Amino acid sequence: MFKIGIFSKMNRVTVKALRHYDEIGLLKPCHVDETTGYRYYLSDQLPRLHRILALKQVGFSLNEIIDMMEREMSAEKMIAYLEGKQSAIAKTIEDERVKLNQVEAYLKILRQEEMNVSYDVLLKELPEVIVASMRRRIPNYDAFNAIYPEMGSYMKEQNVKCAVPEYCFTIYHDGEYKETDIDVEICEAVTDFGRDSDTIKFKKIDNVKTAACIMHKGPYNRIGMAYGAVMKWIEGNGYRISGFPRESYIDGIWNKENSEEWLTEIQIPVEVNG
Amino acid sequence: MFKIGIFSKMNRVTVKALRHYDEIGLLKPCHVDETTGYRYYLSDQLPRLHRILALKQVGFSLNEIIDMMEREMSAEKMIAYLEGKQSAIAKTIEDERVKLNQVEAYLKILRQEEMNVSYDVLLKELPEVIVASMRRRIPNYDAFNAIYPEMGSYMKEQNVKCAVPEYCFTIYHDGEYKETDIDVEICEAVTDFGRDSDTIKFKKIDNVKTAACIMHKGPYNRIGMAYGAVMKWIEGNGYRISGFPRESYIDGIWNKENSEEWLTEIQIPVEVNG
DNA sequence: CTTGACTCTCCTGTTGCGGGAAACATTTAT
DNA sequence: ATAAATGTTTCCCGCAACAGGAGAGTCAAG
Repeated sequence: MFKIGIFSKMNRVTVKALRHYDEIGLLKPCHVDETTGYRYYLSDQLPRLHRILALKQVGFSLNEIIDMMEREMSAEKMIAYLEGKQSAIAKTIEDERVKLNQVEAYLKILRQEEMNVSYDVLLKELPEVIVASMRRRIPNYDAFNAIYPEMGSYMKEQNVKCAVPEYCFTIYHDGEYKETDIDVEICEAVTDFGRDSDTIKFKKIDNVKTAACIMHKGPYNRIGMAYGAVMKWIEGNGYRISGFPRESYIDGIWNKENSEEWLTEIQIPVEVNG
Repeated sequence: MFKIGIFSKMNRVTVKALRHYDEIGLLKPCHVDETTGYRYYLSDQLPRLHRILALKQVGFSLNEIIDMMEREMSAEKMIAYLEGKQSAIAKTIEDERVKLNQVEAYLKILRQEEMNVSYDVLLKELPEVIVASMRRRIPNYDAFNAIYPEMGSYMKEQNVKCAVPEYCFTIYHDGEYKETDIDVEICEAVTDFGRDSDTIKFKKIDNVKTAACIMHKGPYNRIGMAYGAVMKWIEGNGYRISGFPRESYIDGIWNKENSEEWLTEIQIPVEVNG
């Protein structure tokens, strides 16, 4: 019969851990003195402890280990458990590799670019939305100002409500960057479908599982740098563009006088390469 | 000014999280109503939130993020942080790969071997010890019984104390498996150096950073299977034997009559291959 | 008999929130 | 205007696997 201290040394496990295993019923001492509460162990219990530690080292949680041990599991059950773990581990490895790529992308930007503003790329999901949409071919970016009001007045007339939070964005349908004759679609998230007009249609836009998003602060003439940064990021992280980029307008001329305070989010649907 | 609910929807983050960030001082609402306690945010704060989420996605803890943001960090500091993260991630990837190998080794054993007893291989450190050692060339395994007593009597005579927990093991110095004319070293951990005799020497054995360990229950004639299992494990997990294997005797003829209850631990120093 | 070494049972802290309760605020529908 | 629904607050527990420490009791040796 060993007292807890010595037993703990016999397999390089802490006293605290042994007490914990006792508490959760994973490894009970073979005898507990009734008056003093001292725990006593036998060398018989070493194989069990050994197995516990081995399973823990492989990454199983204590609860899983309890489950595996209490119902003297069959080989098949054990195999199932292990296969589950196997894929779980594979997944965390993949996740970590993604993180590593992101860190590297950050570093690359910080190191080699003078870039006075630093950009943070965030992967997130874009939810499904119902939008009022107006697709046009416009001669240049300045023409935006002309067409937005049209949308607003139609929506007021149709009595459709904008979703909250407001989500107003444009989709660029040209495959490439253009400065003239641009094929854009202006969308405004709404709560319900309305009646279509010649120029304005209602439709549902599916959710996007992952989008690389970046925020641009300031007037639109500098937004190119933000695009450059996300693009580089996407490439460097092994992603591929899988949909049309959106520009979501958060702050702009309508609520901020100072153009330095305008806020735009670029959202680019992506998926892993290959 | 946005209330918390709507602000939370603006960047796909939960209300709970926002309150948490407020609490820990990571992202304070721009204004809190004094009577109601309601939190109010501005779109100004979106870039900060965006950055927080981006850094979190990369794997930084909230405390680290606080640290990074509150002292408007310089690029170098940021780079240092990122490089730290980089190596941390690399390490966890490596760790996970090790686990994956272990799981695969388990599976292999469970699937292709009929093996009625299943073996658990555990990686652990072997601490530094002072031992009384006796190295011999013995004709066969039965000769063990003859030489153990010699050790015991010498130690009693020298008045050296065994370490607690007792750690008595043999090291096999032959490069290969032999059944006759075996070069073995019997070691018993002691608390202090004693005086050497012709046959018995005291010495310090360095610690072993990682040893693949397996427990064998039962008489010694079946211990070969245990060796087989560890060896296969070592090979399959990309390790290499880096020292002489030890057999540590826990239970044996001296305290258990029934040989089925004998307990031996095989400890094989290993290091990663390559 | 007195140390000093062990051991016991609490209690708190770790990380990043999620779940839920009870109370109050605000908005919407009738 | 009132009632109902929804939103918001604070507070507290829970998670995983223990580590650290307090305060009190226990054990073996000199």
